[in-house]
Amino acid sequence: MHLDLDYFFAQVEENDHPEYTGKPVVVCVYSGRDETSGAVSTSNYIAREYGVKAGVPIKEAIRKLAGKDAVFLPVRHERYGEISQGVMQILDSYGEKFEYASIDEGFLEITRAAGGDYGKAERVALEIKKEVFGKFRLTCSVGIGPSKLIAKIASDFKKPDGLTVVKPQEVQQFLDSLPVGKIPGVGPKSSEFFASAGIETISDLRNADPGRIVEVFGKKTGGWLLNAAKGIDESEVGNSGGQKQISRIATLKRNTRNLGEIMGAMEGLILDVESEVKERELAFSVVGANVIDEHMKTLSKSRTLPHPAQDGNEVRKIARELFYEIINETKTEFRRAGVKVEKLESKKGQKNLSEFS
DNA sequence: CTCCTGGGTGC
DNA sequence: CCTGATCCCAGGAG
Repeated sequence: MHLDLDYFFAQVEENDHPEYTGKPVVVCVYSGRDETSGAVSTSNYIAREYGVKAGVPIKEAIRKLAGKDAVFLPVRHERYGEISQGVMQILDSYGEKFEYASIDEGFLEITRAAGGDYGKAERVALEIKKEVFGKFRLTCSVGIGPSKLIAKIASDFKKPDGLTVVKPQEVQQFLDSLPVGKIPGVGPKSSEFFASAGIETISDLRNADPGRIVEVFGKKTGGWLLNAAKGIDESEVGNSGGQKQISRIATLKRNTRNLGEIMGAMEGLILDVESEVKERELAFSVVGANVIDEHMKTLSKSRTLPHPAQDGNEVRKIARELFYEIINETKTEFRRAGVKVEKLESKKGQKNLSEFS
């Protein structure tokens, strides 16, 4: 089973501010460059009717919703995190294995709990939806299938407040009519290739030349896509061994390629990363720096340390070197800059906070 | 094989 | 006009 909270951030805001009901609600990430720079994180369905959805620049959203009495709000991650935890606890309690997939998504293994009966699984899903709505006044969309792949695609099939069950015998028929873009991992770039190759539906992909697909996407991804098109997915529900990186990025007050100015902007981010590392008793052995230039092109550099470290000074020193090198190898000015630590390992004890239990 | 960079994704 | 965080993969260099 896959559960997806509907327009999550915006739905939470609607609940916290009942006076917003009936209005377009737009939850935004403000970059701080000017009053309205930034992008839309999530919006409710009313806002979506005007083309205001995740990723749209705030300035564009303002234009599209002019005169529509829309509400623009900054993201409140702590609040959403709290509620997410409560919802995921409910989901977890109904099956034998749970996987936290993201702040608004989770997988549940219910094969045993449902005795292999899809009708039973469906009733469990209705129960879960009821409890989530009862406790948090949130609707969600649920998919049930013989694999994570099918459950995930199914949860997206009917939204909001949907419930879609795909039994093993129905898998192929269910997939065949769907656009290839519905396969997780197929985004704009892959879709572009598929369109040029005349592959529109998952059925088209299933009947495509496997050699050509592997040639274009590589052995791993290509193989996964071909299997997905046939409804084959053997991945198990469960968390894949903890977080692998911690990163922070910021939009600079103005475009620059001045090292001091960039490092000044990085200070808060570095302290933030350091406190997270220490709080969770982790250590890192790779430090990375990245910039996004005035043309939105990304550049990154990273360095492996001789020994794992915990200290912010280490991040600061390496990041400074990396930014120095980046500046020397480029000519453009930078709009955004960030730092990252990778190759995380648990330092104390053995209780690495691998998300939920 | 490891290290590093860039690209793609999806939320 | 363009957020912020994470993961995965390919491919080149050594």
